[in-house]
Amino acid sequence: MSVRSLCLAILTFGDATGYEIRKESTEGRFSYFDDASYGSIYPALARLEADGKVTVREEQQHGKPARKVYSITEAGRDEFLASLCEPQAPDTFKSPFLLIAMYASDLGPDVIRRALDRRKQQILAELGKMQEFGYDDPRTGERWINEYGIACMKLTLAYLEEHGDDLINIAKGADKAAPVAAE
Amino acid sequence: MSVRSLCLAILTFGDATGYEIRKESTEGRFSYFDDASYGSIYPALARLEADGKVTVREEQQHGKPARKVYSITEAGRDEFLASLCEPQAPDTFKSPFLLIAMYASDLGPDVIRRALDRRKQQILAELGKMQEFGYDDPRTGERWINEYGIACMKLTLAYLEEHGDDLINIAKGADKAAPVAAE
DNA sequence: GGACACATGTAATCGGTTACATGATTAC
DNA sequence: GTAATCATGTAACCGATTACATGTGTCC
Repeated sequence: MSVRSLCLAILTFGDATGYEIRKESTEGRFSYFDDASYGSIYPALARLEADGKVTVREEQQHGKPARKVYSITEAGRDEFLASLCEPQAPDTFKSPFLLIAMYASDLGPDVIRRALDRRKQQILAELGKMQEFGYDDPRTGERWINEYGIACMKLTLAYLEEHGDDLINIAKGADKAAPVAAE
Repeated sequence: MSVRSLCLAILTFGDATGYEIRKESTEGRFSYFDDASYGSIYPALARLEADGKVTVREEQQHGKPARKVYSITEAGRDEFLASLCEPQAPDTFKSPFLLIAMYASDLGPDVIRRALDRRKQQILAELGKMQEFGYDDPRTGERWINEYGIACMKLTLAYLEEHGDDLINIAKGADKAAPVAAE
């Protein structure tokens, strides 16, 4: 998902400034899809305006620089919805944790224990964030994906809780120089 | 995970050519971590050799260009294992499917049904690939992550099977209530 | 006769991040 | 006083992809 699409996606939920879009993409609901930095958002917004996909209005403020509030246009909405209809890229899961786990026997139990704990805490943190969001608007797809996310997180957490020790044992076994402890 | 690390990771499992590394990263066990193209693998391998992290030997072949078979060195193994020990980046899940689901009420039931089916098929395909891999070497961390992956895929598939209709209903409901944007 | 697997590599390009530049306001 | 939040934007850089360039053997 490009920054361009990300901006359009966020703007379908209401007007926003570049600053707010970035926040939403790194901390808010859209952090499940992509992160983006100012260095990519501001140029993307400028191009979107030149293309007629968004409009801007400036709101003067005392002291602070003027806010540039962007609104999506009909053409912008069309572009975005159309992009959702064309063949979707496959979902991907990138897991530094799994990579570490793969080399458990080379890394030893301490590293593995730490990696496992970190992963669990990450899941807990994400779970907390998801459960905070409230949904009072009619776009209930938003609620559905939230519930989906929560369910998945809970299931993986349970799996980790149940099978984490097995992984630690793999790391331990190799630590003792006995290549394989029969299974 | 950079292409450099990816190359080292794959080479810890045995010697390989650039061609094979690419295949492993797009189709094999390592496809869960990262993809990489020739345009990034070959330069990475050249740098790795210049840095003394791998060695090369050329194997002449009849007709085909000579294979350049790379082997990881002790220094290479050290660099890789050390990189696994330093603070891990959080796991991320990028889901074009979830994005489509989020806008269910704007897209209508047909698009959603299609997206749902595609996602299920993707999971099925990945599941099949995972179940094919056999593990006879002592590095049992590999088996652990395989079982983890299979468990997660099965759980999410079950969730989609159970709650997919809810999402279609959301898309349907909106279809009746408010007309969809131009299509 | 055509598509595909094998096999290596470079050049142009692109999409993005990081660091830089600026500056007021508010909370600790 | 100092850190964080609000607020915009640019320039340098980087990592990677895409397309290009080349060529044989094999299967259908």
